[in-house]
Amino acid sequence: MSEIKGLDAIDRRILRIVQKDASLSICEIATQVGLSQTPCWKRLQRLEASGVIKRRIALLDPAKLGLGITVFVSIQVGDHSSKALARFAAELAAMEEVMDLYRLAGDVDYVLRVVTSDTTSFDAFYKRLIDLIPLKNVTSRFALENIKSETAFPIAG
Amino acid sequence: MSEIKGLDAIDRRILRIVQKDASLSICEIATQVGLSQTPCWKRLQRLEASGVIKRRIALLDPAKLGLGITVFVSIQVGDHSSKALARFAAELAAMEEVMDLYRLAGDVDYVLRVVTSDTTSFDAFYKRLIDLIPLKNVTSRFALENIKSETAFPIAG
DNA sequence: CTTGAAAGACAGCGGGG
DNA sequence: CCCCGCTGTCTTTCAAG
Repeated sequence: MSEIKGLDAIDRRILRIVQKDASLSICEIATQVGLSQTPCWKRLQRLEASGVIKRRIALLDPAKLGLGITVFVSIQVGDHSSKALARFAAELAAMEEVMDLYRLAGDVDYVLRVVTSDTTSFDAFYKRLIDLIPLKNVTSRFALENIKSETAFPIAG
Repeated sequence: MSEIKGLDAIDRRILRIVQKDASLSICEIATQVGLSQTPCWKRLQRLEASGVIKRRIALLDPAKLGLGITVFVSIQVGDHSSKALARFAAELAAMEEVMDLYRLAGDVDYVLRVVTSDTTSFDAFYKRLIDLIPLKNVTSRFALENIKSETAFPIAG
């Protein structure tokens, strides 16, 4: 069972390549996986149509955009009525400073990765955050170093 | 001071577009920012040469790769001698399950975002993790829901 | 900055083995 | 699965305003 939902070994090799570098031409990818251009192109079409490949994007350098601050915010909400929480999550997700937002199991209800230009603008975000709904506990942990930041998933097989 | 290190308003509009969708042709981008193809292409070249655009990648769907488990792991290390920590961080970063790795200020020393196929393979990762060096505290929080996962940075101006 | 033109590369599609 | 070739689109460069 080394198959992942109908993806064979060649599909996985193609995926490993494009999730690292989507600027390669079909010809280059085809060479790397040992195919000619046409079947390689058809596989890419199928992978995009089936949604395995969601989209192609450019990765920017946050430092060169003046975005030097990354903060992980852990939130414990007070009351867990689902109606208020759905609104809370939607409003959080709408904030541009919020890069990632996960709902968690355990003591912490939500974790956010927040990126801003400086501590002043983080504070502005923080004030907007705590005004959304009453929160039991909010903990902000500032990142000192980004050791790894990977967009390419590990693909087995 | 709405300028970010020599990026004018048109540069920022180009960046906002390509970090959302890098499959657009130069022609389409040029139309959207109100330029003709030649100067738009030159700006893109400059943005790539200067490293503001780091690279172009394809975003895959983790669920369709059989990667259903996301866990945030918070680590407090016991001893803070810098030599051991550098090795520890390097070995962590080398693990394919570790998508993100940050060193933090405050009570938690490191936070990891770990993606695996199931709890069994997470446990295998966990055992490798705690065997690296003696750790004062390790807390794993499982994600129940990924509400937002953004690769595009907020670009002011 | 613009337009326009031209060369080359490449995608996207067919036919044929 | 492979190769060949066609057609149109896109990139890339150039000249000129």
